[in-house]
Amino acid sequence: MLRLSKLTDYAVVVLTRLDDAAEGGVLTAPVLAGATGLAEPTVAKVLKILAHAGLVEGRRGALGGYRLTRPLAAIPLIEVITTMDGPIALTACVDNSFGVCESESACPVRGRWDPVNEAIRRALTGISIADLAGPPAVVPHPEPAFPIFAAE
Amino acid sequence: MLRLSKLTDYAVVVLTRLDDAAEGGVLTAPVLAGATGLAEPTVAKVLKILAHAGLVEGRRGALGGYRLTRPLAAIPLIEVITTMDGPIALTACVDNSFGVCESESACPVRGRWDPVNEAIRRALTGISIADLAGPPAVVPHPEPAFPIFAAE
DNA sequence: TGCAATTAGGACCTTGATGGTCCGGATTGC
DNA sequence: GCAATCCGGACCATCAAGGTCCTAATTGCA
Repeated sequence: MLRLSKLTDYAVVVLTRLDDAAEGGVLTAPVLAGATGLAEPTVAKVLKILAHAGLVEGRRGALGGYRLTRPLAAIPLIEVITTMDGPIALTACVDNSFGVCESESACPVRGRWDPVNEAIRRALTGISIADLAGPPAVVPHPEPAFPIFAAE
Repeated sequence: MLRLSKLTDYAVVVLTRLDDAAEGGVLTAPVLAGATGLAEPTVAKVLKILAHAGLVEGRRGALGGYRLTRPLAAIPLIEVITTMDGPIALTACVDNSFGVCESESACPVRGRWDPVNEAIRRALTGISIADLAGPPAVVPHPEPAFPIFAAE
């Protein structure tokens, strides 16, 4: 379904909530869990991954917690996706990982997926988390959704 | 990993091979399996799905087989993806499927993924299967690949 | 100095979708 | 009538994602 993992979804939500913290303040995993409605262990897991990637900063001990290392506008969506989901690679036989595909010699699209991956990367690079959190404005039920692709 | 299913990959390979058939000719599933190096049942499965979507046409009986209903250049990649993988929807909480997300009221990105999905759809719409099968020529690392989505 | 709060880093299990195979039925040409 | 094919499912195994839990390590406070 060309879907990305739930963890990525959670990460975006958590990041936007983390933005609510006061200047220099931190938010704990339990607090974020309460604010997002997600289970605490899950939130903790997401935060750990994000911290490992340097997107958030954790501070241990009493009065500890997490905070953003950058403003949301400076975090491209693609960075969160690659952090949570791994690199963008639609198929297994890309990025020069040859030698694993048995049909290699007979495959007419060998290496041809790269432009596709690149197109998607490009599309995602221009979107920041701030864009997703965006103005909490309208968009409750946008008309006929998106008539882009009348998927049959 | 933002990956699409192997079936989709197979579908692209099969479609390109199907293009080898002579004018008006057909290719059987076993022949295609041999040509692609894939298992016959798997190829048959892919062909059935493609036929159901109208991308290929099956003819039963002796001397039967499959053939393309359109030239490869007229088949956008996104159509194959949606056929094999289902609609492009990065997260579960899109396309007006409200009511299923427990965190709905607390979710700050509600409905905000739509632009992302659209960006990807747009990037994929400009690529045809013929582009993937493409001139078996060079293109180890094509320049700016596809300027479809000048990501802002 | 001890205790409570909190992150850090894994291990572990469950579940669901994906990938793949197989079978019976329908259709067509010889 | 027979053989070759597609058609439409059902079926099972595998594997990664999701989610939970446990044990350190760190920090502030009484």
